Amino acid sequence: MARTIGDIARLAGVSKATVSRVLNNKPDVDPATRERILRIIEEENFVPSFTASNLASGHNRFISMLMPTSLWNFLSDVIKGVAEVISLSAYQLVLHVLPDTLDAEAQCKYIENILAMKLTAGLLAFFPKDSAPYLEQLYQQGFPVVILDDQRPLVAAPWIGADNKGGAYIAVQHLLRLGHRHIAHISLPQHLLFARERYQGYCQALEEAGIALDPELVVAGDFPMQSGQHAAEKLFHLPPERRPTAIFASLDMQAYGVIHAAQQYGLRIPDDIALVGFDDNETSLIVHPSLTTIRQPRYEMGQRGVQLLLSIIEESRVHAHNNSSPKLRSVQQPPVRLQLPMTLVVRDSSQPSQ
Amino acid sequence: MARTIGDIARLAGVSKATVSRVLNNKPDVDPATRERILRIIEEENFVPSFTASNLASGHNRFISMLMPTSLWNFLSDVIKGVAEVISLSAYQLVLHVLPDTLDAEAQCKYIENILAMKLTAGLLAFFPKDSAPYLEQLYQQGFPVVILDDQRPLVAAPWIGADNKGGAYIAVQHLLRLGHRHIAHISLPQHLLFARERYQGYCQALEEAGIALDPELVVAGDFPMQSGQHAAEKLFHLPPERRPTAIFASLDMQAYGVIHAAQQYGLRIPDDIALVGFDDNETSLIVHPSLTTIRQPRYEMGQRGVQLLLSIIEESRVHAHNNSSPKLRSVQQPPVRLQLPMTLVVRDSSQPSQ
DNA sequence: CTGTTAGCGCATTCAG
DNA sequence: CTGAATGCGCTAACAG
Repeated sequence: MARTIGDIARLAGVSKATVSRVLNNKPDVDPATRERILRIIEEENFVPSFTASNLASGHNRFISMLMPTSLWNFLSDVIKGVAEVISLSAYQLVLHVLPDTLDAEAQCKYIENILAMKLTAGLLAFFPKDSAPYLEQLYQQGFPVVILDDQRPLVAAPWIGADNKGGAYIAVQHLLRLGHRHIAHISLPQHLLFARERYQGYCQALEEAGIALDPELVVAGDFPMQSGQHAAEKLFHLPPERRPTAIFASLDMQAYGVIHAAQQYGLRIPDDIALVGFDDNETSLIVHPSLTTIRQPRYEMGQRGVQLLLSIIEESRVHAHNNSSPKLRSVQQPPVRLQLPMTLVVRDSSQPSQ
Repeated sequence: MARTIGDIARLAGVSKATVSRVLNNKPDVDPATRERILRIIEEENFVPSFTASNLASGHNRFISMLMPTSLWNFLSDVIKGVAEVISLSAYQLVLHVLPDTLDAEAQCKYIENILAMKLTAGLLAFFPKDSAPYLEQLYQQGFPVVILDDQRPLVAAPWIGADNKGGAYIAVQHLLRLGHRHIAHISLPQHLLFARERYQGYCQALEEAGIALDPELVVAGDFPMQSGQHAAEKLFHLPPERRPTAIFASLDMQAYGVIHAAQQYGLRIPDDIALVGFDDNETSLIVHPSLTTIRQPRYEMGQRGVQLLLSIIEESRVHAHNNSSPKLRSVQQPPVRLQLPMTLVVRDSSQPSQ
């Protein structure tokens, strides 16, 4: 079994350089020789050393994926998309888990360290929060970076996320089409961008339907299930004529709390109260009644994220080839910002009461 | 900013070799010089090239994690454990997703290819199924491999999994302690090792309690929720005196089906039927009633898995150093096989009816 | 204890 | 179109 390019070269009766040319798909090789070399490579089951070729060429073929320890469930779908795209490329995926406990500075140091090892061609950062400014700067300096779903309105780096406002809009529209006019919303802390966006989508749908916003029907919520339960209790305590006939929760998690509260109050879902969540957790199919919700395109987010990153890497390579000056990105066009559409998944919790 | 070892060497007024010695914690360096070099490395924020050091030293510091595309949810916890341990080591984690659609041969080829790239120091394979024999062979030949949770009774490679039988045993014991004597079991296809083990745990607990196994109370189940529902319906159709007062399901997923069936039959959980699942899915906290279940130590599995792998890598390195013959493992002691204990998580579905 | 030397396996010049 | 030569950044063997 051939171990190095040299072995193949010897077997084929050519120089190592020629084998290398074939391996890297260089055009200037005699077709017959190329054919012969390829056959031998195949026979010998030869794969060039990833490490050596990275070192010699000067560019690496590793993609580093940066991920916070929280949001793990959400992430597993994203990784799946990322891994699939990478497996079709010449790259390998290196996973770096960024402990949430680190402060902004420590996070930047962590990232700096990864870069300093010089094993990565580009960074895919998921929900970077505090380290986002550093990543933007990195991108501005010419290093390939893609940010996935960070919660900042304007990011000076390529960004891929989900259309939270649009998702909320179709959720509420769905309830409106079912005939509901009193639709409540359980919100999330408004310092988070996606929380605001979901609220905005709710408002817009109501407005377009000519329904005035009823402040009484907007209840502050939070991440845990209990917050949904408490919010629902508030709504259920309203006098019947002011009580909502439908609830749009900012999270599936909150919606589970609503289901519990409804059980306690003897209210039936969807007959007395229609319910729509947001996220499409796996659990939402299993709770009773199954939950109508908005599905985030997590898998696609991962896919599109690496695809974008890979294209940026390629681009910066030709760029580096053409004019050797390490041009800053700022002179170029503004970075890609892609908001993937959400989809409505209708289940029992909002079935039209027949 | 210093870019290479050479830069540091120049700044410190020593040779590159000495800097390299400090970087690799070699003992034979003058303490004062070491101190000075370390300070400069710190100041200059220098990190050696991962690629170059891998190439030069001949041993890589990448751990490859092989994972099937199915079982993804389960995996996310495992990765978390793996990533945490790796982040404390000098290694990096490379993720390889093994498509489930590949047949055994294609899987082996896929793995061979990873090895041929020579970027990995060891393989951590999760639930390898068809490729397990190949991995064992690899281990026998001296390559560091650890298998996580494969479903084969005897594996000729280091193995870390969960104690399924023990978990089932404590689940049933819990029900026995609550006073139940008619405990049903919803099984899984018995060609799977963990399915058999869970069944065995059930049998053993009953036997030790002096209760004869009632074949009528063992119902064949499968993976989807519906299978649990169907199994429960069979049990609920039994005449009252032969009907179970408790059910031990092989999976939380099945238990969700039982909850649905109970609702339809007007049976209350836990008052009429106590219920225990297995796996501790995240959902099990949210279903109503919340589900008593057996928690798999997934995170710990990941941790112990890499720890074991890292130690095997170290060991094989000293081994290779001492006697240059590529000794086969077969002459050594049998590989580690570690079954991690499961824990019982008591929730509402099995509360003692007070 | 330290410096010098020679590669690791490949990609990339530069001649031919 | 092809081969020989050089070096990527680091480690390891060998002298001193």
